[in-house]
Amino acid sequence: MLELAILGFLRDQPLHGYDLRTRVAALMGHVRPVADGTLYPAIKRMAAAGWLLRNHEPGLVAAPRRMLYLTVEGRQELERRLREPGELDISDENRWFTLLAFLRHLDEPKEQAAVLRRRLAFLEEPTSFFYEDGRPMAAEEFADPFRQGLLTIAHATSEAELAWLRATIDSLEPLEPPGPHPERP
Amino acid sequence: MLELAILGFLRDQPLHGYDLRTRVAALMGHVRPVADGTLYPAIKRMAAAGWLLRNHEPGLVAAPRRMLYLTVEGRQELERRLREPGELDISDENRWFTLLAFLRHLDEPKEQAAVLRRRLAFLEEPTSFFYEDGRPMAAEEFADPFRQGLLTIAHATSEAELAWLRATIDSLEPLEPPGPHPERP
DNA sequence: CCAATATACATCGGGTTCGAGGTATAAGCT
DNA sequence: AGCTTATACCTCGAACCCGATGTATATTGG
Repeated sequence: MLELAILGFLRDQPLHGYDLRTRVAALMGHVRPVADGTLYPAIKRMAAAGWLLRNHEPGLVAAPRRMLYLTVEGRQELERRLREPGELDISDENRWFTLLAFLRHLDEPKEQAAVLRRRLAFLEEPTSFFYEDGRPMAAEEFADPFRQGLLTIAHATSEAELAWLRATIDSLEPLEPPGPHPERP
Repeated sequence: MLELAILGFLRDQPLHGYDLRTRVAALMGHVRPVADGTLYPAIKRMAAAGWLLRNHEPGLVAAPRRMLYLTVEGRQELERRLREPGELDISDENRWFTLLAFLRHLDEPKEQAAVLRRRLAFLEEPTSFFYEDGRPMAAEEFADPFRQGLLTIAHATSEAELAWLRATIDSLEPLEPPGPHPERP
């Protein structure tokens, strides 16, 4: 998740670590702050992997900084991760939101739509949080208001996202144009 | 998060590891499946901490199992974690949902309301996911439909939760009785 | 009767993350 | 001149998590 965010932000423009830190913190830090001890080692191993280059530059404001540039390999890695996200990237909200933040860097609308459809499929499968003797429990079955709330909120949030997903997929994949040589009607 | 779920499920009834696994998977596994290699070490260290006891019993269906019982210390630990959750438990959705699933085990409605109010305060503080030159960007400012969606969804979900939070806090903490006799009609 | 499946538990290695601490530089305040 | 704050980077140990792998038992299906 962190690595994806780093690749994504650097795709737009070169940044130094500190700047990257503030951007990552804005994107995900509200929910899950990123520690220096996580960010800098990540930068280091990504540089070692050849995905980015580090350049010493004098600090504009204070201490000298190390500007980070995405390499061609880095851009390919970003695209690979966007095109073929793991199941966790689809199901975990934090990861999914990160992915969504950079999905525009896939240049094929069809590929973008394919990723959205995976999320759609995930949200459409019925699930329950609690089971009693193997039977899923509905919100109304709980005396507990907190578990009721849990299910209510989960339902409301997924409805909102489903609506957006369906609309966006449609706009990315307009119906097959009714051309003169239709492969399929 | 995992430890909280274990404490919470065992608060209701003794369970063996495998049963625990299915329950934890139902609660959080949809989003973030829990691996055996995570669960069993967690059980082990929680037993070492004195929060639970393990008992060998013959398997009802197949292999012998180790029944897990929450100790008094374990119950106190659960209550401590519910009463004084860390910031991450409040901000991270996965953790927060887990907490919510077991919040009924705090027996004081006031304490429950206090926890809900922390989440409320967190959701009420204005935040932005993206900044341009230090200025937060609104959804309309993006050409990018994915970032637009990101903000739209985040907004919708937090509205749903806010409504629930406010209603539930009110029901847990009825308005101060205006009379000289605080009994309340 | 054999294979597959579900139950049930466990360990190990590799990798990631966090928290705490440390080192500098420059600006602004007192 | 000294203090604080913001910028900017880095390391280390402890903890944690995941995936792979391994062991064993009972039921079900072919």
